[in-house]
Amino acid sequence: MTPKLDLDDYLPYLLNRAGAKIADAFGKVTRRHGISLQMWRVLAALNERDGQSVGSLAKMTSIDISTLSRLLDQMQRERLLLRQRDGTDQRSVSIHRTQAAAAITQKLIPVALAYERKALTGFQKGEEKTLRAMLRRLYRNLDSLGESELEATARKSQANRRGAPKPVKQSGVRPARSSS
Amino acid sequence: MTPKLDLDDYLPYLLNRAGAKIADAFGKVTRRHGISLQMWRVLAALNERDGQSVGSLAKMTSIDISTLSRLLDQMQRERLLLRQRDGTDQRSVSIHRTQAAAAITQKLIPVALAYERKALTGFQKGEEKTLRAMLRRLYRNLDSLGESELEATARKSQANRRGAPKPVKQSGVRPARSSS
DNA sequence: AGTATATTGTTGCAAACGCAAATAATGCAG
DNA sequence: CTGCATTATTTGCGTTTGCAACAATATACT
Repeated sequence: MTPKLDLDDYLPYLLNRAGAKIADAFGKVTRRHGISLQMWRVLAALNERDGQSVGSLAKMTSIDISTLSRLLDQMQRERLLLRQRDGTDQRSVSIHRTQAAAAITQKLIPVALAYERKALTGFQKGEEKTLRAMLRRLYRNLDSLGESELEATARKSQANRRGAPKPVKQSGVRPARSSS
Repeated sequence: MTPKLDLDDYLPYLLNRAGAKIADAFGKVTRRHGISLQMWRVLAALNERDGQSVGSLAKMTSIDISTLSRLLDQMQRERLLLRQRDGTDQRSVSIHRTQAAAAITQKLIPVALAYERKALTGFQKGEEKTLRAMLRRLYRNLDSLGESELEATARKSQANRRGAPKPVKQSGVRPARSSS
C-alpha cells in the first residue's frame, strides 16, 4: 500500500517553511549591517555565553563544524571575535567576541525581536508559550534516540553503498592558527 | 537600554534548531537512496501535485529559484523528471516526475512519516494538531506583510559596508533547454 | 499596433557548504 | 612511558548556493 503524504500537515515541511521564511527575512536585515545570517547566529550564541568552544557553538547554531571553523576565520579577520587556547585542554579553542561584535549584536537584537513578534501576531501569551515548549520538545525527542529503530525502518531494501576504501591523501604544511 | 535575547525562548532559534535536526537526520536516509535532501523536497512537492512550474516548486520547497533550476537540471539528467513547455504561457516550464521518481518517493514516504512520528513522541493527538496549526499561522503571518514596518525598525542608524560596484558581465548564447 | 514594464526561468561567478582526511592534544591500557 | 584510541579543530576538494544579469515571453499603457 502507499501511504499518502499531505505536505500541509507534514511537520518537517511546516518547520522548514516557517523557519526559512523568517530566516530569509531577517537575514536581509543583518546583511545591511554587513553580517550574514550565519554570523548573526554565532553572535547570538556568543551573546548567550561568551567564550564557548567551536564544537559547542556548532551545536548551538546548527552550523556544520567545518563550515563554522571557516566562518570564524572570517569573523576574526573582520575583528568580530578572537580565538584563545586558554583552558586546561589545549585542544579546544574558546571564542570571544570583541566590543564591535557586542555592539552590532545589541543593535540587531531589537530587530530580531520585532520579527519574532511579527511572526507571532495574533498569538495569545499562552499560545506562544505552548509553541515554544513544543519546539523544545521536538528537539529533545530527536536529540535523544540514536536512530536505531528509525534506521531499521529505513533499511527496507535499499541500494547501499559503503565499503569502498579510499586512497589516502597527502597534505603539506600546517601553520598554527590563533594568536595566544 | 539593552534588551536581552534568551535564545532558548527565541522562536527563530527554536524553529531552526528543530528543523535542522530532523532535516539532517532524514537527509542521511535519503542520501542512502541517492537522493539529496533538496531533491527529496522536490519529490515531495511533486507528489503533492505533479506538473508544477519551477516558480511554484521554489515557493513550495523554500529553495531559491536559481538553485532549484540547477537542481532540476541534475534530476533531469538522472531521469527523475522532465521539463515541458506545454501551457499557454510559453515562459513557464512544468515539471513532471518519472516513474522512477514516483517509486523512490513511495519508498521514502513511510520513512519520512516515521521520523515525523519520532519527533512527535509523547504528543497527544490534540497537541499535534495545535502545533501544525500554529506553524501554518506563523508562515501566514510572515508571508503577508511587505515588511514595511519592520524594515523601518531595522533602519535605526546602520554602518553599511559594501559598495564595490561590479563590472558588468557579458554572456553568450542561450541554448533552449527542455525536450518537447 | 508599439513601446514600456513585469514575470518566468536560466546562467556566470564567487562565496558558502559538507564530507572525509589531516593535525594535534589528551587519555588510557599495559 | 610507549603505543593506540579519543576528542577538538582545521583543511582539501568537489558540490551547492544565491545574487545579479540575461533572455524570452507576457501584460499594461497609450
